[in-house]
Amino acid sequence: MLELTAILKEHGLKVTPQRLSIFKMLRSTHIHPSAETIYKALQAEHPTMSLATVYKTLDTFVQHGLVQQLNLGEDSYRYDADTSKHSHVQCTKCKSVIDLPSLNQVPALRNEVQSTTGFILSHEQLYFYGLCPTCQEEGQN
Amino acid sequence: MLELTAILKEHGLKVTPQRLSIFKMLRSTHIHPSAETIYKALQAEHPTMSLATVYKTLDTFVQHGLVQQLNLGEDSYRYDADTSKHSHVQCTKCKSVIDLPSLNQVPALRNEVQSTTGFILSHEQLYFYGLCPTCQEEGQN
DNA sequence: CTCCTGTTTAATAATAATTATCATCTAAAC
DNA sequence: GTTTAGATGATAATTATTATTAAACAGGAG
Repeated sequence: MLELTAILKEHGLKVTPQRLSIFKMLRSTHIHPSAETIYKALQAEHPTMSLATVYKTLDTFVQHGLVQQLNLGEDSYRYDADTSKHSHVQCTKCKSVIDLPSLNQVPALRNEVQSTTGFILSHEQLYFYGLCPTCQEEGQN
Repeated sequence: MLELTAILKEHGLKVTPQRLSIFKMLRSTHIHPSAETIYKALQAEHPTMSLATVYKTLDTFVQHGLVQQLNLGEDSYRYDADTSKHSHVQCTKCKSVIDLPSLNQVPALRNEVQSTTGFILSHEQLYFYGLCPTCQEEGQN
């Protein structure tokens, strides 16, 4: 908890209970929640917190590189407190999203893209879609 | 032009002037326009066409696999009449999007993802971001 | 070619996600 | 403690997209 406070201060951000809650929640989950999901999850703890605060806080965190915003083609964004470079896979059935460990092929892929296009790449978003193991099993019933 | 008509009919779609215009426009450009951009581009040709028609038409085309929808993390979707599997690079400065030829590393990447996650992948979206050659030059001034 | 029927269009309203406004409040510097 | 810049909360506004519905039209039957 103190660690989270320190991180926010390092970035010159005021430490408020709302920010701590959102940050803590994001760091302790792997479900890649949307703003709405975060809002609902924290209602018990912060009954007066408004959804706009969640959006503004997330935006601040994204600006400061503390969380990343995922755009999986759904109707809303999802957020991830793991800011290391990694890709995501989403199940097309249950819509869950999981992190991918760093893929060996990615550096070669980046080189291929840079040399064929002349772009100087800054980053990439790699999204994979398919059926997760759980939904595969259920499909067999 | 007749070819476009034939393609729509093959898919059991009624051929209307609006649909032909949108289809033709998408097929003759590489700018990956948004619904809004298409709407504005066709205003001269179809002054009465509404934005809702553009959305509905695009949606129909996507359902029938005639165009694909890109989700680059902007505030709106972009559309591409090239439905072959390919990736995209976007310039972070001028926001232009270009198609990538099929990348050699992709099949290996898919295999890596499938074996590490147990997912059965159906498709993927690979977006790369960076500075295009033109904007690189301008940056030197 | 003309009529019929189901689809498409256009205008409009509705919805959903996100952002802006602004008065109030509070963290943290003094 | 006071002060103050920045954060919050209530609400309105905005933007992208979808739904509704009446009028228009494409395409096939006769």
